[in-house]
Amino acid sequence: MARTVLSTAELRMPVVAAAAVQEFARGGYHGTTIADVARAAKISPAYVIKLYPRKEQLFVAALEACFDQVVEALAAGADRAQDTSPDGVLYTMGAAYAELIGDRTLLMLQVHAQSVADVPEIGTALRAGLREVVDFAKSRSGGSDEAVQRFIAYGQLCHLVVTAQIDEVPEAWARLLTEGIRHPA
Amino acid sequence: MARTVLSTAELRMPVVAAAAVQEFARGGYHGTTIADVARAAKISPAYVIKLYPRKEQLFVAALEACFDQVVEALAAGADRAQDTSPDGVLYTMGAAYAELIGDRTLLMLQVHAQSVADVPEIGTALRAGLREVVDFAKSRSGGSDEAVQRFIAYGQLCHLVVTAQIDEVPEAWARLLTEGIRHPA
DNA sequence: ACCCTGAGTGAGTGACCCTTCACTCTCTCT
DNA sequence: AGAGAGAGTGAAGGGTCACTCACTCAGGGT
Repeated sequence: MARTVLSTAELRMPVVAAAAVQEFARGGYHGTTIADVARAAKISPAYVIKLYPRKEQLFVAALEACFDQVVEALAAGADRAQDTSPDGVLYTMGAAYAELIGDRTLLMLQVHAQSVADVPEIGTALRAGLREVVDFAKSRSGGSDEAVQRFIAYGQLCHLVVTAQIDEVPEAWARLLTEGIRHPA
Repeated sequence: MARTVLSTAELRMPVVAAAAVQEFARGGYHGTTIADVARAAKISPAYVIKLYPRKEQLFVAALEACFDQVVEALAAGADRAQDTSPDGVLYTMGAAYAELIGDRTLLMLQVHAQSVADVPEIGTALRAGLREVVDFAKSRSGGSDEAVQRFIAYGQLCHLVVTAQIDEVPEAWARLLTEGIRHPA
């Protein structure tokens, strides 16, 4: 007979993944311990390892949860677009993304993932996430390749601004970089 | 009497910094040990620490050496420009940058620096390096703020492509991202 | 009543890493 | 010749971390 209810392990894994998003976003892959994630998930380190036997698997689970939220936010943003031209949809998706990463968590996790993309499983997960984002942006907006590429490029600029905390620098070079990428609410 | 010759320590420090560039670029801040850098510089770990008493200082030295090379390459590129219009100069600087980061080293180090920019000294050094790059690109090209911002944004896209090794993916979404950012030789 | 499966943990292990410290050796200046 | 400064190192300490293992406990089927 097929199981009709999820085991508690299957229920607990996404909770642990959510905790991993928070912790890895804070400390990065090498700067975060399994004990950190376990504490955030309120279980023992040993049980985290039982759910995700290797640290990379834990990071990959966090990264997948991160990209799920990103695509979901882009979709919600696109649905809100008044101007349904490709550029209009892309602009609204950009605004939705800017709002999503207001707390830095999901953005930092992506940057940390870039930093350790040499770990095979993490590189694969990163490319899978990017593929989802790019494919969605392209198909949902109907924009040209160039427009979608520009969308991603300015998203990466946004990552730089946030990681280096350039938006708190009042000098000219910093304002040049941040100009226009803060979307109006 | 003023010293007329550099002490060997003063001569050795840039050598250690160069080794630190290589090693930190490979493993990132937390993934690289002082022993790794010491081995690459062919000295003992204890002496690395005598030259750079804290690990962050070693990383900062590497990052400064990295940005020095970047600005130097941009300058050399700009000098080679045939088309001396702002966009022409920026294009040639982009080509020079693309050539410089062909071996991934300097690019990876910048991404790792973004990842640990929360460490105060590293964040400060990262902003200082970016400031140099932006100020130089702006003043040397004479381009508009928007043109310089676009120059940096597509540079960041380039970082993403290289870190995630997207240029080795033959699918449509990947070609969309990489299209046109590989400058002709 | 009995067993068995799976959730969950405490305690440990082997490895590694940053940093310190006492030490040696080689110049240079007097 | 002697002293002193600075280059450079070996060894060790104190701490941390990923991962293992043997274990307890609760619930459900028979």
